[in-house]
Amino acid sequence: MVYILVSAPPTARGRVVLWQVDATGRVFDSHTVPAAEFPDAVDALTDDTVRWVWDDTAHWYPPLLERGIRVQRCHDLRLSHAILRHSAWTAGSPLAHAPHSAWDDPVPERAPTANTLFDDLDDTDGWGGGAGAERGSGVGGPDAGPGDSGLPSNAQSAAQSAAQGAAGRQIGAYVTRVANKRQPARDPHGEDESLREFRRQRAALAASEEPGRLGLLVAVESAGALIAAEMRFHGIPWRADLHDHILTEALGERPRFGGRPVKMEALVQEIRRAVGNPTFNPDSQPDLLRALRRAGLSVTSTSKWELRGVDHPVVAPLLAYKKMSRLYTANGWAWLDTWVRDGRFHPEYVVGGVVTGRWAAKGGGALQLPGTVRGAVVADPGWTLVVADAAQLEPRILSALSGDLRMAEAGRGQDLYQALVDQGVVDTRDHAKVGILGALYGSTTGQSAALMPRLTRAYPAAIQFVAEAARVGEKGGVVTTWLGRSSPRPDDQWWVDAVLDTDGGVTGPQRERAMQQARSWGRFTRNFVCQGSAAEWAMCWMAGLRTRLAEMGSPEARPHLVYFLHDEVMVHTPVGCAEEVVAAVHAAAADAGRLLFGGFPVEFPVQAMVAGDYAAAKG
DNA sequence: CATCGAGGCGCG
DNA sequence: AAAGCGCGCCTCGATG
Repeated sequence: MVYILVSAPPTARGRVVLWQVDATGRVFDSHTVPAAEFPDAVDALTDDTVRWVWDDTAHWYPPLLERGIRVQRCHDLRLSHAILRHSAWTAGSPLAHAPHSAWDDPVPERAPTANTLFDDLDDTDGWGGGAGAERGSGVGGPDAGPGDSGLPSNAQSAAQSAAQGAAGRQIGAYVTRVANKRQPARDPHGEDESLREFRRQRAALAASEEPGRLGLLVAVESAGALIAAEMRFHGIPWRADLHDHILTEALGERPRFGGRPVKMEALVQEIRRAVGNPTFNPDSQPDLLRALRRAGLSVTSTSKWELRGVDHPVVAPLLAYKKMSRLYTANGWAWLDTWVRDGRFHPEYVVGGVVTGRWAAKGGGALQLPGTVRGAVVADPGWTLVVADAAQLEPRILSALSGDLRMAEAGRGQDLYQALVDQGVVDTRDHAKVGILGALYGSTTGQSAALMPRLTRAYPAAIQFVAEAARVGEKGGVVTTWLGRSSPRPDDQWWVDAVLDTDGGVTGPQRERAMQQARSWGRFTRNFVCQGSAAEWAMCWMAGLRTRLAEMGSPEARPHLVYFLHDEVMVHTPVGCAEEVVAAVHAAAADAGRLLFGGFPVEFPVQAMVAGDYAAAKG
């Protein structure tokens, strides 16, 4: 494995420094290129032995993608820092004990190749500076808006262009030099902050209780960062004309001069008639609640789950209106105008954006696309979609985490919930689902709580495992996922209340609230382990899939990931590759299970569908 | 005028 | 039929 660390220290004056280092961060060589030549340098150097090390994938990778350059692996220093700094398995490391630094902050805003992060470093030598220094590469940066990048750009081989001009000759010489270097080299810039951070991280990993698992976590988190950048670059194929058609069908014509779409307006009139109030505004919750109560409904909120249980003529039109209103405001024409450009939706994925390790997204609500509009996600002509999701991922993960063989056995087939019925544990599939979800979330009331004794009897190891995670959380402790991501500690106020709970002198509502809060944190840690470990499986799955896809098709028409939703992936593929993609999806899932849990007999079946559009794939 | 929390609802 | 985990984003209405 060759590590090449990329940084743009202020001493390099807008140029980019490439360091060849070993796994401990020892420098063997370094080379400085003008920022504009950075993509050529990467293209010339990258191969299947190189792992690129950089502070933020979201900063360095998009300019490469714009040039049609793809890297195979990276080590994202900021994402890895967050994991290693808080993991219980690296708690003794200098990294964990260091004071707060810029590495603990969110990704900073930067111009495409300038580094303003560590500009307090000494500017002691002028090596690499001078007239040749250039700022900015002229390519779109990570903050380019949706639609700045269109169809997959495979316009030209960047390798070819690199092999031509002066930059190419320079890089070519560098490659030869790198290949021949066997002796550590001096660091001509003094200490580079990215380099130092890389060394701290590698040291923390090496000294960790579980270097294998934690190393895998850091690797797949970084692979996720590459995938997130690639998916944003390619975008989800989105047919604005079909979206418009869906909206018009559901809501009526788009209003031209303000006001509601006609079908919504008609419902408003119906709702007003049903409650005998000709003027109230159903979009205002206080207004609506008042109107409902005056009409004789004994509701305490306007939420749909409460309304659903009420027998009154206003309920049906009101629920219909709420659904339409949601579609109109969240994914209506305004959404379409804002987020879809040139047939693509380019959401920004936030890797590690959720405490558990799941991804978040910002801009356009990419992870909450309602079923209603999924019909607008349509493959290009000659292309199709492969949509795959992991069936009952979290319970299967739980069976492996806890080593519960009987639960793993229930997961041997396609449908774990049905298997619970077949094993005689519960009487219906629905009960199985409610019961399992209740165990994962820590339900204490209702139907799912009533199922707990049966589940405990059938799967003692699994249920004890989540119960223990909850107990740890209730005491304010830390739990850790399978690969080593640890839960955050409760904040100061939590501990203040926790004292009230254990202090024998405190009684009544105050104590009640304290206990309630402790249980709430327990439910969080209970779920953290399962949700977080499931996210790790999903990342292994997707990283493996990405590698397989890279071998398929041709550079001009290669299947590529376009969407990821916790336990579901979407690949946009030439029709001719679809079956190969389906096979890869299954193979990658099997690989992920083995990678995480070795020989433990847990299975992770995925359901993969080939379809021209997303709605059909889910239907 | 901008910002924030609450209520609500979409997704897993 | 049901209330327990994790999110982002919309509107309204209160507050600065």
